[in-house]
Amino acid sequence: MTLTVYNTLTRSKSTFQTIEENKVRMYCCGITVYDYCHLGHARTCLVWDVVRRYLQWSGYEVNYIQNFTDIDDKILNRAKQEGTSMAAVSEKFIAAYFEDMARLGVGQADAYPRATHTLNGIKRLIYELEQKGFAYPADGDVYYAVQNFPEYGKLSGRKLEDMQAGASGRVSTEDAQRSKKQCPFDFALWKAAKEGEPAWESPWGNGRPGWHIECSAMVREMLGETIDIHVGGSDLTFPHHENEIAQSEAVTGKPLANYWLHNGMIIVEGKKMSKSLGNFITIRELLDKYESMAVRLFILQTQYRKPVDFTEAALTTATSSWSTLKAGLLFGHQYGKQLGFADADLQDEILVSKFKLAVDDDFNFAGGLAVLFEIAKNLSKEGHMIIHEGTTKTEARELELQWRTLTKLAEILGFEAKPEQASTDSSEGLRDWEIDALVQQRNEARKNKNYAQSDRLRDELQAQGITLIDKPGGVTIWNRG
RNA sequence: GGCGACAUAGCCAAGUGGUAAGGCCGUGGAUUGCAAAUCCAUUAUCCCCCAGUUCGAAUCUGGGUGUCGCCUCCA
Repeated sequence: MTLTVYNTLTRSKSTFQTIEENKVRMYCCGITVYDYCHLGHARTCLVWDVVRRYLQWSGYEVNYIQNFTDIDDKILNRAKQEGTSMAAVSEKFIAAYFEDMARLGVGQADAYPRATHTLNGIKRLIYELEQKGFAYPADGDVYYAVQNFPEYGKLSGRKLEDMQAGASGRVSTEDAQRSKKQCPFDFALWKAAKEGEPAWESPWGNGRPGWHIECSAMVREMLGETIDIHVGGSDLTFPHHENEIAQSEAVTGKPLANYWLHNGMIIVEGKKMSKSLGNFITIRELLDKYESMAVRLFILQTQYRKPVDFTEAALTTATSSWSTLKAGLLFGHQYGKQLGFADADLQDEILVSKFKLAVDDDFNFAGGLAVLFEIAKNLSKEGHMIIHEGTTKTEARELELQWRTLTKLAEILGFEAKPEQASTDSSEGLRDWEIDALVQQRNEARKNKNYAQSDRLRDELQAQGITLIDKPGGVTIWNRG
């Protein structure tokens, strides 16, 4: 079975083939660092990180680059508001980004280029575009002439004529006259600096780069002229990625990326989660309320291209689902020792191929998760058998096989259950003999039909995380947590 | 107005020609003093609507309805 991916450029699925054998050059459009990241950013970062992990597990060596756009009007505005510099705002939110991603369990990219570190590459690109007749200066600004790039619109599937027709009413003739642009869809490659704004020297005067050019420059610098996969949120398809293509391909004459992949948006009450609508929840707020792994499950449960509705109920549900998965993942930590688990390389090939079959189809993580749940449910059941009956139904070797497979597959998707949660260590709270004594007291009370007393004892123990299980024959066993 | 996507049980969701994965709830039974936990069983004759292609369609084609995204900053 081979990996198939949906390419925005061709609007179809095709077999994934790399430029260099077994090597993947992958670029993810990161964030503009002017505020804390919200759940929408989380989805993008998380999904593409998992895609990267999956590619690695599939045997590819992945060079994964994600940028920070740290020159931008919004950062500048924020700096003005807060009375600091653009650099200070960027640093603050880059640091926050790394904190949030660490909490989410998103792995680090291989490099995080920044616009401010890529000025030479940016200026070189603009210069080459100018030389080739794709860019023109106007009053200290430099614009890209979209009409000179015949393929403009190929990624987002639109034509300049259609856009002009459709945009009537949006692009007023008055604005067009005031603009320095030759065509309303031309976009800035370089913007002349205004008084008091950060600026860099250039052949066109002091100024700063426009929004799209930094990605073209960074991809070229870090990964080369043509890369394998370029990813980002679907809202970046137009104009950002379209413009990147125009900038890069006009200069190199080669495809910028062979595969363009876009993830769907997070929706809140029917509308896209976004800064401008103010309907966002930041990652840090979210993680104060829900487990990181539950958030991960919430996101990976849906195919990456589809929109996902954010509701509190959905996160609560995801938390319950995670408990099930967690129970399976903890199985080996809890019972592996007594069952004599030892062979770390054990793996159930049938389950692995089932997982691979699902996920190889355009990263169908939801399909893959079904395999994980199948295993987790069974292990969880076996765990209950150990607690209730003191024995398992399935032989230890088979359980180890299942558990190791589950752990491995979960790891690809970034799911991990911390063994501490399985701790039976009683360094705090009641000691075993104390519990036994209380359980005995309760059973005395039950024998005397003093149920108020017995229920009180049961509640007290429950409050300490100790669950009592009354078995037939008047035997009571207990377990922690 | 232009471009694109989606529509599957109570909710979430996979499934692209061969007769509906998985998750979360719910329900019935066992067990219990009652619970909890656990165990067993169970939950879409049907995939937005209509027409067509086919031996056969949730899956393909045409039409309709609805929802969303992009066209302005946006992950």
